[in-house]
Amino acid sequence: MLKIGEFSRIVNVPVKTLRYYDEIGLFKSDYIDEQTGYRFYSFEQLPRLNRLLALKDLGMSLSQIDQMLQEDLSADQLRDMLLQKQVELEDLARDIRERIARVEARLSVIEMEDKMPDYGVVIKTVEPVLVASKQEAIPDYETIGPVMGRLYNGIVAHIVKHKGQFAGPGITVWHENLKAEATLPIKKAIPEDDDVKVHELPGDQMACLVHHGGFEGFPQAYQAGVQWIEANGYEITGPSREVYLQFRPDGDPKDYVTEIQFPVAKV
Amino acid sequence: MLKIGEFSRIVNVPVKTLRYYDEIGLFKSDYIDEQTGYRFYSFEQLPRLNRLLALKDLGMSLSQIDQMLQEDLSADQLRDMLLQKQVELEDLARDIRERIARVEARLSVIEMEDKMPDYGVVIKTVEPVLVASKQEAIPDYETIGPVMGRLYNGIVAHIVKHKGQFAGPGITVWHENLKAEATLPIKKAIPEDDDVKVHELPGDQMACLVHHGGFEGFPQAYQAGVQWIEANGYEITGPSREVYLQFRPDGDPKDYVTEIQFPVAKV
DNA sequence: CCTTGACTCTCCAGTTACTGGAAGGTGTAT
DNA sequence: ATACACCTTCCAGTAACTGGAGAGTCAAGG
Repeated sequence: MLKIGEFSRIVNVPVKTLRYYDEIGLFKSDYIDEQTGYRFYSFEQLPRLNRLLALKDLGMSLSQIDQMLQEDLSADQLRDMLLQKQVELEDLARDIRERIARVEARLSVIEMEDKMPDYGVVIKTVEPVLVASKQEAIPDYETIGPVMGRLYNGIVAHIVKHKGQFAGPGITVWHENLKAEATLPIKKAIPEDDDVKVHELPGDQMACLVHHGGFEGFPQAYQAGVQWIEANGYEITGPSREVYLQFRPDGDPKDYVTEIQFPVAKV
Repeated sequence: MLKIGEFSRIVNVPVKTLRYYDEIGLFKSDYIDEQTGYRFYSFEQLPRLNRLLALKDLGMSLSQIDQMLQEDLSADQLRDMLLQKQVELEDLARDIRERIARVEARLSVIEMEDKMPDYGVVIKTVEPVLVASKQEAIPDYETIGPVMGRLYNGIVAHIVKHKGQFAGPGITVWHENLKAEATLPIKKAIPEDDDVKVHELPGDQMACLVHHGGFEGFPQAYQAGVQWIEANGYEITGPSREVYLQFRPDGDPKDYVTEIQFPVAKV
């Protein structure tokens, strides 16, 4: 019979931890003196504790270990738990490799610019949205403004006509060949017509950045986005979007806020 | 100005988390209505939050992020933090690879034996110990018992003679060619003589297993240890040790408890 | 104008696997 | 007798949230 401190030294586990394992019932002391409350451990307990430590070493949680130390656990169940852990660990390893790559990307930017890089780009998962939309090809850059105005006015008129409810700021989806799809989120589906269609913009993993100011700054913003995506090992997998978080046709362009979103996937 | 829920949707961060960041001062709301206590956020805050999320994505802790978002941080400091993170992540990645290897070793044992393997082997770091020791070559297996008896009696006599204090159970170190070094931990150094030497057993990383019962079971125990070490990608780097946790010459061998330790390193 | 439902607030508890500390009892050597 | 190491319980804190209770706020619909 060993006092907790002696046992602790043999197994190389802190006294506090042994008391904690006792408390949660994972590894009870063999015997407790009723007078003093002293815990006593026996050599017979060593194998169980060693198994416990080995499993902990694999990264198992204490509750999993508790299950795995159950006497009546079949080899199959045990194998399943280990296989699951293996998958988990492999996911984690991949995750960390990606993180290292991102840190490296950031470091290389610092090396080049010798200043805080613009951390404006984030990956996030965008939820699907139901929208009313209208699209049109843009002949050239100068005409973007008026065309978009027309498109959005058309959609607004359509939604009002059908008593639809607006559900958020406008989103433009840029399809191939400068074909712009202007969309407005709505709460419930409304009838379509020849021009205005109702559908769901798919949710996706998006690289997002926020642009403050007028549309003349968009090319740089797009360029920054594309560079970030490349530098961080992603690729663009579909049409990009612009979300007009802050916009009024009669407002000061300096106050405009637009989120630019690129659907991406890991290369 | 956006209410917390709207802002939450734009940035894809839970409301609860925004409130938490506000509370810890990492990311404050732009303005709080004094009547209602409602938090309001502005678009100007988006870049800061995006930077924050990007750093979090790299695996930075919130307090590190807090430092890194400080305006007056130089590019050098920033680079140092990223480099440090890189090292950390690489350590972590290595750690996980090793863990995966251990899980695989365990799985292969299960495949073969179709049962819970004997998890008796643990890696632990053994502290250095000051010992009084005496050594002798063992001519053959049969003579181990008597020789060891003589050695330990000699050391005990020496320690008693010099009023030394015992500090733990006996440890035998097995050097090359069956040369046995019997040692007894002592609290303070005592004089040496021609036979009995005083020195420190070095601390090391050890693969340890516990054997219950008499010495006749030792060969199997050693074999199990060696197999485990090989299967788990370690190699033996020095003389193995036996720690006689429970032993009395007049006791029942069934009650003996011995820890067998192999100094090891990752291959 | 009232109700409903969506939203917001604060405060508290719980998560994991411990770690540290305070206050008080026990055991042994001098 | 006293010092000292050791043991006990209980409480608090860690990181980064998450969940829930109870109460107040706001806008739309009837």
